[in-house]
Amino acid sequence: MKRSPTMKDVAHAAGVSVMTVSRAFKQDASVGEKTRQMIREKADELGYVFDATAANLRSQRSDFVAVTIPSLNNANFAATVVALTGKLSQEGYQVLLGHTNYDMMREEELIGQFLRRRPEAIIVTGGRHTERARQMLKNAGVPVIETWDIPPNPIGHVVGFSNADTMQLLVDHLVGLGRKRIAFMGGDSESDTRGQDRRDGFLTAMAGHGLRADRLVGSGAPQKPMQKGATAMGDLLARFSDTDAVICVSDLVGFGALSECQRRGIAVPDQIAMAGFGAYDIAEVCVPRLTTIDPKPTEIGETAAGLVLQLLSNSNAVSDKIIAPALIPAQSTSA
Amino acid sequence: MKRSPTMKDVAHAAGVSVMTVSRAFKQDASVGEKTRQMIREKADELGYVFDATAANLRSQRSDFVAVTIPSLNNANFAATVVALTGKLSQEGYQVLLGHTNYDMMREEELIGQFLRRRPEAIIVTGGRHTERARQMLKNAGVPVIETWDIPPNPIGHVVGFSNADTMQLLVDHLVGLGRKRIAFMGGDSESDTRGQDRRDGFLTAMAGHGLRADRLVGSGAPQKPMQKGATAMGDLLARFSDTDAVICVSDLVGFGALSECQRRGIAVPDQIAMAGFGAYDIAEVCVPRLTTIDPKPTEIGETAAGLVLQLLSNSNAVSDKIIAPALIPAQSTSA
DNA sequence: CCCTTTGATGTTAGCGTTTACATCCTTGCC
DNA sequence: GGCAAGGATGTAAACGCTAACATCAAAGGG
Repeated sequence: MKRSPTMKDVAHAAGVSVMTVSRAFKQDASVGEKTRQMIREKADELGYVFDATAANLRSQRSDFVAVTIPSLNNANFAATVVALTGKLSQEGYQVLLGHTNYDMMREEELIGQFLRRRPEAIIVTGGRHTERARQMLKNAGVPVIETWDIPPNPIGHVVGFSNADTMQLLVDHLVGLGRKRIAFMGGDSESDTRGQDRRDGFLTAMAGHGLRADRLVGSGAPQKPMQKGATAMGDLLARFSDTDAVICVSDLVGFGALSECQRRGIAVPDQIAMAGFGAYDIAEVCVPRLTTIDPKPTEIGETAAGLVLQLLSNSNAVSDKIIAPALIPAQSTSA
Repeated sequence: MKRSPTMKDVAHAAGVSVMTVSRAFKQDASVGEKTRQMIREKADELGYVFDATAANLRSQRSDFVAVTIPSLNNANFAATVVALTGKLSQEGYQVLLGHTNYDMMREEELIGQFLRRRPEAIIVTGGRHTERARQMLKNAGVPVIETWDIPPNPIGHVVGFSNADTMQLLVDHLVGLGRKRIAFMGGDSESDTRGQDRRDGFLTAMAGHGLRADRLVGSGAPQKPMQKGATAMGDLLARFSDTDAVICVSDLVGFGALSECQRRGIAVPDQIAMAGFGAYDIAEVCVPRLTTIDPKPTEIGETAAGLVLQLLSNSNAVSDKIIAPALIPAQSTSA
């Protein structure tokens, strides 16, 4: 397996200088159109592949944007990444994607690795990080964007929404339908910080209505949420059998709970109303359809990408962006 | 924002040569332990971050492994990537992940971009690619692994299973339960090549049992499979009302179909048996639980990673790996 | 006690590209 | 027709690191 050809080889074959080859591969460079065509042809003949590493080193631009999400297999984070990737790749950036598995230590490690690649911006999910991770991000010398959250103490820029405040929508909705003995399922896992925030928001919203909010059941770590939801529903019924509504930390947990109700012959919404969070596909398909909150993941991604592009072109004053999640009422709460 | 410190700065601060600093940041280099400690400390003080780009250029090793999958938001591809990432990152490799959105043109583009980063190996999903993509992979000069499939004409190595052959398991299962008027849902979208293979396998397996296999309904492109499954179930009932079993191209389509049955009061499995593919969480949680096929996504990822590591250390003769998917029977097919 | 061995450190050059500047040849205008 | 302006191309150096080799001191053996 022989060494792959470089610009030098192409230049030699084309009878021009290396610099002209370099220009032939750039968008806006001043090269004669005929020369460019000719060089491109020669390059193809030789099987030349541009070496981004060398270009990055010399130009001190990596064209990388680092992105960390808790989990790949999550429709919402995935949608954010798809939006981010779409918009950033159009502008010539390449997304360096990593998943933390909801583990702040793993996030720290990942950020450390990413930084060695000299990304031009870093987009992380959530506003809670290890102290070392915070320091690394602060000292990175590139734009940092925290998403999916409104951190109390942001590192750089923020594109997100308040998970806590959003719970008000669901509680209001259920109270408006006459439900009072409302339970919350999930938000007990330390690794799911957004889940914790939602639980906190539930408590606040309930207090605002003068309702007791002691019907709390855990669903554990965010892995296998459907299975956890089914189990948690059993716990809930055992502990608070007169519950008339359940707000779940996510639609996936909600679907698990819904299925458990179906198995036990509990009527939803007649006996118990059920709501989720996240506007996952399943909420739209299951029987009955699940009331949920749309956190607008695509909007988060597009907005974050737009912010990055602004920050990288003209670093003018650009403000953070607050996303407004929307309630999607469905059969599972309306009797 | 000042220029970030380099090894030179660290070397100066520590009173040693640049080379010693370089060695202090490598695992196995011969540096005095005291010197290494001292250098590391100085580096931390200065906020030095190792520049992988420069190191890659000089050493002609990128530590990148490129991976393309059709979709981020898919539990199975995600599981493969998680397994890959876990195993490869332990050995110091960084996964460069890209999603094609089930689009071969997008895959070609992505491969082109990845190649510019000089990855040390490339892992792609599936065995169908554009001609240009095939050429790029062949000429890349690094190991290429195709996964999730058994391509008739492999580019390099293969870690996968036959989507077609696997359908035999499901057809045998249903026929064994006395079902004969079996329909197949999905596999009509050109972009879902594995779905097409499964449909082909269904036809073959049915023919093997001497059964007619003309009950085919499309579910369209792989996006929003649950919704598509619900719609497709309506089509199926309209066109072949006496169907007694449905094999769906995936559990997600299957769940959509199941939900539609529930809406219409059709008993599953009593009236119609239902089976999916993929062993998604939902198959285990829905009511009734869905009979499915476990394609062992984690095993695919681990095996592919192991193969890459072998190929990159000693490029001895290493053989391809065939994965054996397993039938998981459940309530949705057993009356 | 000298010479070899070994481990720790230094020196030089170069990985493949682009920045910065210089050069040359057109083209257009008075 | 001469001269400025601009477009096309070339030259030299540098980006930050490591391979390869050289050097030096300390340790060990006869």
